[in-house]
This record gives sequence, structure tokens and C-alpha cells, in this order.
Amino acid sequence: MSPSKSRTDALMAGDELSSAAQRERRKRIVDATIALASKGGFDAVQMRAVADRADVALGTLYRYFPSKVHLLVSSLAVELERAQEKMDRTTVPGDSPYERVLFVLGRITRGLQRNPHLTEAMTRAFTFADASAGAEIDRVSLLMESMFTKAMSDDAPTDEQKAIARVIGDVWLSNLVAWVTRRATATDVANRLELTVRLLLKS
Amino acid sequence: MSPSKSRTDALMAGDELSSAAQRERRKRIVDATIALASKGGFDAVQMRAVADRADVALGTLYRYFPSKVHLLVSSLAVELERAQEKMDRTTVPGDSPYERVLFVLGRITRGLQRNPHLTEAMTRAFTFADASAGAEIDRVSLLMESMFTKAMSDDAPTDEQKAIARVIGDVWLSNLVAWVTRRATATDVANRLELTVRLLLKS
DNA sequence: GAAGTTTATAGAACGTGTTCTATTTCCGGC
DNA sequence: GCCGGAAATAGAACACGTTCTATAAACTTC
Repeated sequence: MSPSKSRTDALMAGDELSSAAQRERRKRIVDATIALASKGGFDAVQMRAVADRADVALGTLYRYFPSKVHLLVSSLAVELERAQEKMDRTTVPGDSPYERVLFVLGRITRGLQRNPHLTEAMTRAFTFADASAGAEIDRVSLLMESMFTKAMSDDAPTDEQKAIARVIGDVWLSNLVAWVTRRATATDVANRLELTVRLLLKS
Repeated sequence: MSPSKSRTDALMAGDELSSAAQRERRKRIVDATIALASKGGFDAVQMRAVADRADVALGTLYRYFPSKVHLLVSSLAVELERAQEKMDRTTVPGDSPYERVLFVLGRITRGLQRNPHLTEAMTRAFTFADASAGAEIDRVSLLMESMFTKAMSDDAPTDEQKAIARVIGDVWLSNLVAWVTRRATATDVANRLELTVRLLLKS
């Protein structure tokens, strides 16, 4: 059926790209995506524009990322990894999981709110993703979950903690979406997250 | 600027449409949408196909619903209203809010899972909606919230209950999306919802 | 370093959401 | 019944995501 099977497989995390030139191309593409998204949100991330800005042919863009959604969700993963690294270098203040989770949540949320267009682009891509982007979505979900479990305790998380982290992640995303679509203010989001975390962790 | 201001305003709930002919056109459109969505999901709801099936010109379709997302989210509202009505005619069993909410959740969830394509179409539209569909989204959110608060108690809901209902709604939606994109099985969804409701209501 | 294979390029082509245009039909006030 | 404006129609036109084609450049392997 498929005689040549080495097709780079497009979706890879990027670390294991064959050549340096390819790693660079990939980086240029992600950078262009983030730049365009930051300027004009989801709609401004047009595949032709990304290709132009990354100095890459349209076909090449599609070889690296099989769709706009893949592209944006992968970029989201890259961004989240950066945030996670930064968080790892910080000592999270607070004496209880409740306080520490709130700190982490507040910090990332404010970070995202500083760049509304980018946030809009990424949350919309994330929530619009269909089954074909399952791998990328899972990657991001895991990143989010681990951010919260790390804040809850240093040890390996229990199942209950994972469950709580997932609920927080769900609520967080949904509030980001509400904020992005202007159905909620930044204050609303902060309040609702605080309330949610309280309900879940102030037992 | 806009000399003629009577443009039907497209988004209305449908009850106050001028003529009977218009109410019927609107109904035909929603029915066509639901039929197409049920058969092939989000991608099968093509505006030309909806117009054809509803025996309406493309321009008319756009006069009634300014975008595919508006169309699908409005149809979702119609469906939820039906579910709500049916629920109102049922006595919800269970001695605690916990049990009653779980009953309602389980019932609606199973209902949705019986029609995966329709569910996929509607959840994707709902989560992809941008600011311009804010009104429709709010409408659906309110419907969802009230479904859960009604299950919690017969009286007017407290703020805390509303908050809990919202969290449940967020988690519910996110799990539906995970199910629709085949990242979670029906059992996963049921388990996670059960866990969430327990965390929130088994105090 | 030549042959063969994979990857990149430029650009045309296609599908579907959305908008626009020209025309016709419908409806409320005379 | 008739007029004027709103609503509906048929269909062209446009935008952007995606796919395809033909060619060139970059690599492997001998």
C-alpha cells in the first residue's frame, strides 16, 4: 500500500527532526504562527501568511503541520512548555494546595490575558480540534494537568489529585474561552477559578 | 449609517418572527440542520445543503442565521429546550442533590451519545463560536446551568449552587468534546462526571 | 560524483463559508 | 387593486483552508 513510509510523520514534537535545517524551518513556522496570532488572533493565522512569513512554501508548511489546527495546537504546546519551565524555576508560594494552585492558575491566566489575540487563537484551535489532532490535544492536556498536580504537591500525584487537576483544567479552559469571546471579564474569570478551586480543594 | 434598521436581526429566538411563513422557514432550516448534522456531523452541515434541504435560498439562510456557528448553536438551544421540557415532565429520583444531578447528567449524556454526529456538530460549533455568537452561547449556557440547578433543588438556586452548576457544565462540555474526538470513551465520561459531581456535592 | 530518493518550491486548482448583485415575490397602507 | 419597501430567490463572486502538479534542490548510497 504505502511503499515509502518515511514521511516525517508531520506531527512529531520537533525534537527528533532529521536535520538542523528542518528544526530551523519548524521553529520559523511556529514563530511566524505565534507572531501572526499575537497580532490578529485565529483569523490572522492564515496558512499562506504563515508560509510567507516563515519563508517556506505552502506545501512545506503542510508537510510539517497537516492543518491549521495542528499548527496552532502545537504552538500552544510550545508556549505551555515555556510557561512550565519558567514555573519550574519559581518557588510557588502558599502553604496549601489550594493556595499554590491558585497562584499557578493566576499567574498563567494573567500571562495569557496579556496577549489576548494569541490566547484567542490557541483556545479556539484547541477547542475546535477534531479527532485527527488527538495526539496534540492529549499532549497539551497532559501539560496542563501536570502544571496543576505539581502545584498541589511535589510527590507523584494521586488519582484523586489527577482528577482534581483535570476538573480545574476543564474549568480553566472554559473560562478562558468565555473571556476570549468577551462573555466574561478578567475579574469574572479570576473569581470563578477561585471559587472552583475552593470547592475542590478547601475540603 | 444604517438607514433601514429592521433587518429581522437574524438571531432572535424565533418566537417573535413576524409572519407564520417566517416561523415555518426558520423551523425548516433548523430541522434541516439537525437532520444533516445527525447524518454526518459538523462537516455535513454545509450551508448550501441546509438551504437546499430547507427549500430556501442561500441568502435567506444567511438572513436568518448569520453564520454556520450561529445556526448550529441555535439548533443546539432548540434541542436543549426539548430535553429540558422532557426533564420537567419527569420526577427526578434521588434523595440528595448529588444523586439528582448525576441522574440528570447521565440521562442527557446518554441521550447525546445516542446521536454522536449531532453531538459532534453541536459541541464543535459551541466551542468554536466567537464573540459574535455571544448571545446564542449565553442562551445555551443558561439553559445548561438551569438544568443542573433545577436538579439540585426546587427553590431558586443560591449563588453557590449556580457556581457549582457552572463548573459541572464546564466539565460536562469538555468531556463531551473529549468523547466526540474519541479521546475518551463513554465510560470515561461517565466516571469523570461522577467524580466531579462527587467532589463538588458530596461535602 | 552520479543515480536515485526524499524534501522543498511555486503556483494552480478545488471546496466550502460568506458576500454580493440583479430580479422577483410578498405584504401593509392607500 | 396598486405602490413602495422589505424579504426571498438564483446564482455569480470572493476568501481562505487544503490538495495537487511539475520542477528544482538537497540528501543518501554506492
